[in-house]
Amino acid sequence: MTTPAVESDLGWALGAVFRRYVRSAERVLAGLPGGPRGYQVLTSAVEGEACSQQTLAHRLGLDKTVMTYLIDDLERAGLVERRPDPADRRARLLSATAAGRDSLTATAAALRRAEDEVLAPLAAPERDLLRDLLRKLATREDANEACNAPC
Amino acid sequence: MTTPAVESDLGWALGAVFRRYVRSAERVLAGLPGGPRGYQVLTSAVEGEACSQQTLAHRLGLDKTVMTYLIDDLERAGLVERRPDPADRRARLLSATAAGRDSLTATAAALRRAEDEVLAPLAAPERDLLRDLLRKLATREDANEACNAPC
DNA sequence: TATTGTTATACTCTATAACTATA
DNA sequence: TATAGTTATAGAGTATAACAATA
Repeated sequence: MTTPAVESDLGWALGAVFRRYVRSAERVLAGLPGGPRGYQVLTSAVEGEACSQQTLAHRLGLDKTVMTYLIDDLERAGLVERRPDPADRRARLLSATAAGRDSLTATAAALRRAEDEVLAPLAAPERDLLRDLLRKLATREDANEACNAPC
Repeated sequence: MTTPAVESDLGWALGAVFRRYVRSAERVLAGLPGGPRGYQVLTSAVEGEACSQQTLAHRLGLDKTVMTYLIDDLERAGLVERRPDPADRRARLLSATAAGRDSLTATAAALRRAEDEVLAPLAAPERDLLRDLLRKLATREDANEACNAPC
């Protein structure tokens, strides 16, 4: 056996790729509050799909308190805003500022390059295939998850 | 747009799948010290591929101090043993006990079922394809990584 | 002097619990 | 009474630094 046995383990491979991705993304998103997570929140804010902080937190795999801190930072940086939801004034509607949209546009390209660097060992069709397979797994709607639903 | 935009993000999908995997694996490996990580260390120990704790730590994406604690727990549970490497007595050679091998055998099947549950939305050929693609990304040998090398 | 592994310590990150305001 | 969000606090997890043994 010329290859370590852990390397045939799905969990190991998943973890290794995930770590590599996070490292690349953090390098590219160093200037953005919250790094990769902040980027995902900002994306959701720009798309106006943040029904509530809790829904967004769940979708992103975060605790609601972590989401509070994250948005605090993004708001302090002038990238997003929250205002009470008129329909339910306990909840906050998250929206991106002009600066936030600009920041997203600017970083999106760089992040894409970082992704491609992580996917470098794969040919272009394989990259798309992997993206599709992962998305298919990630967006499965089972259990009690209302987190895939749009606003 | 009927689907949240974050869901077309590779990082989001990778994170979501990874979180789902870890949750499943932790449930199945609840009895094993260190959970999924302990499992990976145990696998390496059984295969006798743990040249040094540091090499193994790097391969598994852990700090060397974390590796110490992890092995402490596995050793206390009687699953692995460490003894000085005759070739370099600073290093420890990690090996599995009979109980460790039994434990790995017993949990491997359960873990495989947990994996398949995570991969459930995919057809069998797609699952294999995903495993291959991830492994291809994870085992790329670049930079200064001697961590893919066998012992 | 450099390196492996250990230990102690400090730090970061996350989750728990209590609170405010809405419903 | 229950829920969204916030805040403070405690806890888990991680990394840093100092050390002992060996190279």
